[in-house]
Amino acid sequence: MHARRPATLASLAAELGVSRTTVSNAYNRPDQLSPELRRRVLETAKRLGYPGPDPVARSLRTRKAGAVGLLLTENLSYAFRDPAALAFLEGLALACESAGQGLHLVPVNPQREDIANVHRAGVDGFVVYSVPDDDPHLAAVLSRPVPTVVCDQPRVEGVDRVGIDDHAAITKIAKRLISLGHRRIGVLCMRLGRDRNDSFVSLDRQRSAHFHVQRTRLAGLADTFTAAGVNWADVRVVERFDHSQASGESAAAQLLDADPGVTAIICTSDILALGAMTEAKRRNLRVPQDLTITGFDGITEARRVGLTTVRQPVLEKGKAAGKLLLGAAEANRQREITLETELVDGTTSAPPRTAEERWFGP
Amino acid sequence: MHARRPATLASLAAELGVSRTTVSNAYNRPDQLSPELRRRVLETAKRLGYPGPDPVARSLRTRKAGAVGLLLTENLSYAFRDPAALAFLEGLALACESAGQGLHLVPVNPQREDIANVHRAGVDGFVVYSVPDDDPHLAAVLSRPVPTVVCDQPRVEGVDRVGIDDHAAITKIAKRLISLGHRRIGVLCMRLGRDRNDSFVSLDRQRSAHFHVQRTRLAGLADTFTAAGVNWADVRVVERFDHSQASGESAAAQLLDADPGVTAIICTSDILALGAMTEAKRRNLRVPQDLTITGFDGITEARRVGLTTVRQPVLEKGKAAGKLLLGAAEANRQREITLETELVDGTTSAPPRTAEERWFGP
DNA sequence: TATTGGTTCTGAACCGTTACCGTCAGGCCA
DNA sequence: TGGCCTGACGGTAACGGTTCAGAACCAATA
Repeated sequence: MHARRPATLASLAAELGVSRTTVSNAYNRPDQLSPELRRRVLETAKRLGYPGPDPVARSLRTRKAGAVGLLLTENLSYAFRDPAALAFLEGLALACESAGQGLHLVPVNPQREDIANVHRAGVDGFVVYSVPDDDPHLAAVLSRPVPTVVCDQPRVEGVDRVGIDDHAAITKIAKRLISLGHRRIGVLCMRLGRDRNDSFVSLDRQRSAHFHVQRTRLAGLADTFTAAGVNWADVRVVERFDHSQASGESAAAQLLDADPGVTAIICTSDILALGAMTEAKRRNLRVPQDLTITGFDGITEARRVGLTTVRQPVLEKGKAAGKLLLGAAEANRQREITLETELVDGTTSAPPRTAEERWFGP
Repeated sequence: MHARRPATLASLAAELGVSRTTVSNAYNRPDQLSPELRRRVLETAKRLGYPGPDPVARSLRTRKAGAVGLLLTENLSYAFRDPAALAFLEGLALACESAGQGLHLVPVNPQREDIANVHRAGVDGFVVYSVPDDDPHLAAVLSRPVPTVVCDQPRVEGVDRVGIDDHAAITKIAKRLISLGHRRIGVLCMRLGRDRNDSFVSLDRQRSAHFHVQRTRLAGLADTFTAAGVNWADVRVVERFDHSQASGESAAAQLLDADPGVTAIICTSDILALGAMTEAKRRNLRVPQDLTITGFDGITEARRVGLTTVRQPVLEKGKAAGKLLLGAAEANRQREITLETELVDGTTSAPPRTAEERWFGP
């Protein structure tokens, strides 16, 4: 029944007539006492039901918790739905596992600003994954006196960082579409701030977005298309708070309703792109003949449908974050890791139809 | 830089000329001191870089860690690959989240019997998910003086439990196949013990399997088919250590090589069944006309391909486990939760072809 | 005036362990 | 015989908080 804690290291020591130190050593440093005594200690422990040194007390004394905290501002369960987040989690878990460290998922209620849970987590360090840069939980983590690694976040002074070059990555997509001939495009992006705005995005909101990744990708698109002679102010960008295929569908619908003339929809995630493809099919728009659609991430599902996208090594990101954090003691280590991305040419991108083709068929 | 811990509650108190109690109250019981003093405390804390009460020390004193431990004997990352395990994890995470509890994934190296990590986890309770009944980690968890909930495990005296009736569930499949007319069947199952046996399974090994779920499902099949006049000793059961579609493929191949005459392959998981379907296709066996294939779990992918299977509420299992654990203080609570399962008739099951049809076509 | 009650703060005990250093006995060597 | 070393164990002091029973003070009530 494990009712109440019956024995402590001290009571065990008293029972045996030895010091607490000796009992402690029996568990932690077998070489520090005679095998015979150790045997007696362990045997008595079993008899009294002593479960071994209390992990919390040990942590207090040794100043090691044996666990890494993970902060995701989304509902914890979000991480289990989104393939990219999942792969990141897996990579991080692998790194923790091989270092014998636990992985402590910090519970966060995105509505209430529940900073307390960050302060309550007994961990040796934090990994922060893709939270808005003005998130109070992030601030709470940074205020804790433990090493931290941020991922898909803006740089923070003195904090290790893992990520990709989002600007360069999305530029690969943009350049490809430009070279195919696309000039009239639309964009679907994930949420840009903690407030919900399921609609078009003003230039101002684009620039002041609090999600680093989204802000940077939009900036990359703006820069590249502007350089190609497109007036970015005319490009419609549709935002969705929830990250799901359904969001991609409705966002694509909103975009196509507003401007049926777009020849390409660029999405800042594969999930959104998959939704957009569903919406295209509903409208009898053939992809890529009638409409080009691109994604971002390179998730398995995207590969299956042949989505044109940018693949990023999400699992490696998780691994890298873990290694960076757990190797924090190493001197002169690299403080920032930027992973490579790769353009994946799929079957969802093609040159736009000419005006003639639009009317008379290909 | 968060270099070294500069301040403690005591040093803050000294700086302010108040007692430690007062500083503690400033954080935990704002009503216990004047607003003015509280403001001074918090301000001084900020000035000295005091990050608030140390979570580990607090845990030691309050005997609450604010986290739930999760033990999966598989590699931690396994949980992120297997859809069923994932859904369970999500459900558990949801329950933790709504209770404001962290979720601490205990790192376990399945090779080395690394019990230490179980003892090191500072948690208020454990959830144990689908580990072999002779697993030393399970024993280690049970030796800890904290509440525990086991899931998909055999009953343990005094320990809460969540699960389904595996025997009844697989019997639904068995009866369906029997009523369709299948008598010559084969079975694909997941690993039955900690040792690797990627081959046929003896009756003895079936009965002494250490994974409760697999053992029970096999027993259910044996009972039901025996009652239908099938000599169970003649039924080939193929085991695979790794749980993957590739395993399902190779296991199905092994089975079909040994007995090309089977009319149905019953799998104890959807993943294995999906692999079996791939192998069937490779052999130009039409499903279900030439071969019936069934799964177990009811994962999304199974629904997509129309697999005949038994759906179990995996996410709810996770939620239930969390609630049971976190509501442990409630008196007279239910100590065991058994969730319902449902037979899903898909398009992968049909009556067996007659001998005549086998030779002359349908 | 004495009592009551409420607010604000303090003192001391306690949570269970490990780090650090000291002690002591016995053996070895010169 | 004396000095030194080694193995085995003990004592003390943290580690950084929370809690509970009161003390001190002041205003209000009987």
